[in-house]
Amino acid sequence: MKFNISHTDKNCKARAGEISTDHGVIQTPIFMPVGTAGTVKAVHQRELKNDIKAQIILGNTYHLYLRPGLDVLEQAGGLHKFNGWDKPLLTDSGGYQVYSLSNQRKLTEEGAKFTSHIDGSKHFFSPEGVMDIQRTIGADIMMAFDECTPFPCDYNYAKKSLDMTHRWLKRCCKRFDETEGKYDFSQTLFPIVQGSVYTDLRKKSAEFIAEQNREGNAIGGLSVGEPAEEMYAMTEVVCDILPADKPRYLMGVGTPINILESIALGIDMFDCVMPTRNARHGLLYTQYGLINIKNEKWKKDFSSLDENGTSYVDKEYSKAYLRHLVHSQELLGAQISSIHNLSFYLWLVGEARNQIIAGTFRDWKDKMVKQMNCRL
RNA sequence: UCCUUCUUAGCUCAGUUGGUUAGAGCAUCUGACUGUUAAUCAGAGGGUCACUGGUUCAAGUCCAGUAGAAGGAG
Repeated sequence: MKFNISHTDKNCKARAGEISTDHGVIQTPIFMPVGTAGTVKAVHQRELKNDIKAQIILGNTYHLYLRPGLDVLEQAGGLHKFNGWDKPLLTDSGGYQVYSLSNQRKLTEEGAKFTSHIDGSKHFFSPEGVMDIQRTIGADIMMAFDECTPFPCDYNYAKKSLDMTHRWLKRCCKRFDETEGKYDFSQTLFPIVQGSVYTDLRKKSAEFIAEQNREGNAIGGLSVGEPAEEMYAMTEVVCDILPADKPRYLMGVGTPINILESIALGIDMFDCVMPTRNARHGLLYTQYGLINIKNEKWKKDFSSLDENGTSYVDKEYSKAYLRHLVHSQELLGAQISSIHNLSFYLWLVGEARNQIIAGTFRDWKDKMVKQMNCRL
C-alpha cells in the first residue's frame, strides 16, 4: 500500500491524496460504505461502482466469520471473489462488536469470548485469531483487534482498556508480520487509537500507535454518544501526533457535517452506517439539509428526489413516489434511498477533495456545514 | 314474517361475577439511528362502546325497543 498527499489546505489541516492498493487507487478524503456481511445493504456491487462511485467498501470480521464462515470464504478465494467486488476492501476487526454486543461477551487479556447473535454458539477472538481471519477474508486493509470503550467511560476503565488494546496491538502486529496473505495481493494492517474522551490517554495512545510505524492509522472509540465537540477535540489531538504522511481513518464517523469538520482536522478516511441505515429508515441527506421522506408533506410532492443530486435516482424518481415506496415497505424504497445517500456521501468527499486541491476548502466547508444543518 | 348471533379506535378484534381514566395489533402522524444483532426502535394522535330508553350507588357488560349485518326456518 502507498499513500501520496498531493495537496494540503493552507487554512486548515485538510489534505488530498491517493492510497494505492493492489485492487486499485483510492482518492482521499474518502467515505467507505459499510458492507458488514459482505454486502452494502440494498445496493448491488454494480451500482456501488458505476452509480455511487464507491472506491472501497467495508466488511466485518465478526459477521463474516460467523456467516458464511471461513471455509466458504477461503474456498471462494477470499471476499473479493466471493462477492464480486474487485476494488479495495477493508475489514473491521470485530472490536466494535465486542462493544455493541457487550451483553454477551467476556473480555480477558487473552481475548474476547462471545456468543453468536445468530445461534447463541460460543466463540473466542484473540488478536492473533482475528489477524488469521482477516487473512482468510482477504481485505486489502485489515484492522487491529481493539476494545471500543463505551461513552461515558470512567478514566480508570479507559486507561486499563487502552493498555490492553495496546498489548493486543503488539500481538496483532507480530502475527500479521509473521504471516502472509493467502491470495495474490498484499494486505496491510491499521492500528487503532483509543482513550475515550481523555486528552492525556488519547495522546499516549496516538504516540504508541505512531511508534508501530504501520502504513496507516485509525482512530476508534469516538462517535459512540459523546458530544460532537469532544469528538472533534480528540480527533484534533490525535491527528497532531499521528504521522502526517500516512492515511488517518476516523472509524464510524459520521454525519456529513462530522465528516467535513474531521477532514478539516486531517482525517482521510471515513466509514459509517448512517447513509445506508438511515436510508432504509427514510432519512435522506442533501446539500441543503435532511429530508424525512416519510413525512406527510411529501405525499403529493412530485418534484424530483433531489434537484441538486448527482445520482440518476435523484432525477428519475419523485419524492412522492419514494415516500410511497418507503411507507409501503417496498424493497425498492430502500434501494433508491441507499443509492441516493451513498451517492451524496461520495459526492461530498469528492467535492471536499476538489476544494482542497483548488485551495478553497475551508470556506466551502463552512458554507456547507451551515447549509446542511437543517431539515427540509 | 319469525328465530338465533352480532354491532367497541381508520381496519381486525380483546374487554373477567356490572366496579379506577375502555385496551391490543395493524394503519396514520412524529422522532431516533455514527467501526450494522437495526427494511429497526420509540413516542403521539385517534372512542357519544350502533341508537333510544330502563334497572342500579355504579352499565361496554344486565333488560326493553329501534336500526344495521350474518346465519337459520318458512
